[in-house]
Amino acid sequence: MSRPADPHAKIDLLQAAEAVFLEHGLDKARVEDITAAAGRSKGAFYLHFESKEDAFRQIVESFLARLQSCVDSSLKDFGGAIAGDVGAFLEQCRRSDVEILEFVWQNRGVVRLMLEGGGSAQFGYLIDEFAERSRQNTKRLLRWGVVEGLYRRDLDVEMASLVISSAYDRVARDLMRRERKPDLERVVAELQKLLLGGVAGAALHEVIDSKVKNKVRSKRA
Amino acid sequence: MSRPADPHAKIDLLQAAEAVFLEHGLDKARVEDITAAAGRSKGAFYLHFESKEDAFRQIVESFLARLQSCVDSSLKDFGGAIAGDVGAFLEQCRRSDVEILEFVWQNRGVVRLMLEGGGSAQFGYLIDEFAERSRQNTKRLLRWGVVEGLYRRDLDVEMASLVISSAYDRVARDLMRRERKPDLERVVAELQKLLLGGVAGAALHEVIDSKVKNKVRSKRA
Amino acid sequence: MSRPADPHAKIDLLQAAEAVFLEHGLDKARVEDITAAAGRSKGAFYLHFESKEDAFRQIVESFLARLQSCVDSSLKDFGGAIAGDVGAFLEQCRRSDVEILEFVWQNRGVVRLMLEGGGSAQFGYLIDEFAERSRQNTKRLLRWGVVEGLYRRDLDVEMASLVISSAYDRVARDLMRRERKPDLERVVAELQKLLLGGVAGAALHEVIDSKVKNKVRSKRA
Amino acid sequence: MSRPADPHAKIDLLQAAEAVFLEHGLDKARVEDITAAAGRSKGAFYLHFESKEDAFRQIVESFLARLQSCVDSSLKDFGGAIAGDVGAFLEQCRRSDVEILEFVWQNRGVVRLMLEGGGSAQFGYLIDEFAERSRQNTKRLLRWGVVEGLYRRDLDVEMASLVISSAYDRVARDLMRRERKPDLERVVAELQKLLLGGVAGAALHEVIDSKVKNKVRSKRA
DNA sequence: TATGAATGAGCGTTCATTCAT
DNA sequence: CATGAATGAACGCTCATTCAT
Repeated sequence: MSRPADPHAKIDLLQAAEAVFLEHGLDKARVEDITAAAGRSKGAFYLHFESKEDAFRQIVESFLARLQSCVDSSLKDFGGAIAGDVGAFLEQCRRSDVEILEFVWQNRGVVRLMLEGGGSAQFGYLIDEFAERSRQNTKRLLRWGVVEGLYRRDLDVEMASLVISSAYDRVARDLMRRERKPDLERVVAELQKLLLGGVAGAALHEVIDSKVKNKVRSKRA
Repeated sequence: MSRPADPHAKIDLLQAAEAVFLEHGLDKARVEDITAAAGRSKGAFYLHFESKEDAFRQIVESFLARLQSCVDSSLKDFGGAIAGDVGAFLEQCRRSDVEILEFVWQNRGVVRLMLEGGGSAQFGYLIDEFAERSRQNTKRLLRWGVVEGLYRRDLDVEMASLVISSAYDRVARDLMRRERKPDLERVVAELQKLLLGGVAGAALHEVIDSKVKNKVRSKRA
Repeated sequence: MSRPADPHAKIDLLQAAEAVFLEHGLDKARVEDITAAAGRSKGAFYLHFESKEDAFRQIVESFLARLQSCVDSSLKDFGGAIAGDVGAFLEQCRRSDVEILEFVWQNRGVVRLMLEGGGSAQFGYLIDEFAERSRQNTKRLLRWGVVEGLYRRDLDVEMASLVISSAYDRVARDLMRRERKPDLERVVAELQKLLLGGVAGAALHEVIDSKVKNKVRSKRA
Repeated sequence: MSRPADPHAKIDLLQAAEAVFLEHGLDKARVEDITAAAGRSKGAFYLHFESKEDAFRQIVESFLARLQSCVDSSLKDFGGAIAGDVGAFLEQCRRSDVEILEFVWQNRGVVRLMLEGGGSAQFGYLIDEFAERSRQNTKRLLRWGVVEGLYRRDLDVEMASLVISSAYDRVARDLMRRERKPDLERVVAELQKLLLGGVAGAALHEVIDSKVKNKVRSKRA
């Protein structure tokens, strides 16, 4: 565990590994490809990693840790906004989302690695962990919003968190393949508008509302 | 006059292959595992498939074809409903979604195989194809709904189709891991309600509406 | 050993086998290639041959037997010629050689198969057998010729038979690759002239002769 | 600073490969046999050779290169001899032939490998290349000899080169199977005498000569 | 008998990992 | 520590041969 003589070795190897894993997938990637791309020896690789899989895990875990702290810091900022008016809250939501998507954009390589399970079944669970993580965050905010009266009383938080997190999940998947960064602020704003207001037009709303009334009536009966 | 081809051979092999691919991923799955699981010889495998990858492709393509015909037949039924009232349309939407999710449930093994890219980078594109396919279907219905006045005039079809299809995508991903089939009708109904009406409560709607009014005003100015 | 129902099967298979062996060599040739080329079933192949190698052996042995009878019949004709004058003898030699080379030409496929050892080490000995066979024939004729005074008294029969048979061996090797049959009579006549008279011009003959005289002298001394 | 490449590895493998190829032929030889015989790992084999065929090619090509330089150096020595008397020329011819046959003897393993086409059809062309190479050398010397008046004016160089080179070809084939080296000088001397003087005795020469006269007469007529 | 589907031993090659220097 | 040569288990695929019909 002594610090290796060349502190850049591990960094070089991790970057090279990320690139090679992305290109070929975990299984098809050869350690030799990685070391060649890093300009390092094969021995150096095994000095820093237990195995090929270990290198993969380190790449992903390091990203997840950084993502977590990104999310944490973005959630911290809610403190003031929540107390204030609704508009400020929505704006803070957007700001937070943009921040996280920005982070995803910066790390789209790893994200892709992760969402594609490293191209290997054994890490497929990472997709779910990533998704579940964002869904839990969503749930927390939704519950708070319902309590505060911002969201519908009868909101199915489970379903709503699923819809919202899957929308962001999908946006993240889109990001990771793009060459150029899209206007994240606009994307987030549109998303928010849509998720808040749904797709229904006035006519549909009437139908939906009447249904709700019917339900209420039948319950009373 | 020769020994007749065992008609079960290919079926057995495909089923075994699906199971083994699911357990180990395409790369880590050994042809020998598949043939052993199918109770067939290695030679039999290569009698029916060009290669391991070919078996994988056949599994997925056969599923996609069956999925397509499932979708097609479910879309055909819209004919009458569309002309009728709104409630009937919504019901048909739900019926169609349930039908497709039912199909996904029946084939959750292959779906998982596909969504996890066969555990291999070279088939990762299948995830996207699967997602894009459902998104295009969604778009078509949305555009029709906007024209018919069912959905908001200002609906961002791109974004809405993304949100909706990603929600179903996610539901499909959930399905493929479950042991017991959830109540699909309920799931679809909740999803529909949510996607149609959004998450916003009354207070939020006021804010949103006022924003819209502001926008309208600024446009008029 | 009962006669197979279709008496053409074996013939078809042998012809196809010869062609396939020629194209790919014994090892690389697949039984399936042979049966496909023969328009027969794999079962039929094993009905007539013990194994792939057996088919090869049968092809070669049948050729060698036919070659032997060709040679025998051509040697028989010497009976009368030998008793007669020298010119007739030489002519009979040529006629016999042409006859055998003609046979080689007709069977150039098998010859090539044999001379190339079936493309497999295990039949390499066939090259030598073929060569040895012709050399023994040559030796017999040479010994007779020496006794009859046709050839030099001091002829090294071993070496002469080697030279002669290797020359014919080489001609046979050339034949088996040609598309069009060369004028065998001319070839044989040239060969005979050359083998009988050597390459030396007058000047060289003097040197050779003087050497011989020297040798004789030194022996006398 | 790494483990230095074992300089004997490739040599060991080449020698082992030669032996195993000789015993079983290219196709039937197993890489594992070669590496076992060399006392090396299978990996080591593929460290030095692209494939089994590549190893074969390297063995043969290296031999052909060395043979070529052997031939070249032996032809260079003709310079002085040619200018001198006939006897010296013939002696130089013999010396050169002995030298080359000596080289063939030293490398009889590879020669056999080559002449037997590696036991595989795909390298059968090597036999012809080897033969053609020596025939071209022979032709060159013959043409020079005719011009110099050493050989018969009417010599059919094509046929003579064929006879001579095939004789040496055959001697080489004999060499490659022998356990003990024969007296090459004697062999070459006998060969030379025979090829120069032919097999014909006095009586035959008369006939041959009379034929020539007849031909001349008929041409005149 | 004739067929060709089925079998499975066998082998070439790869590549993660080790280790002598 | 750093290197990259060496190792050898592992696995995809082939194809001669068998055998049920």
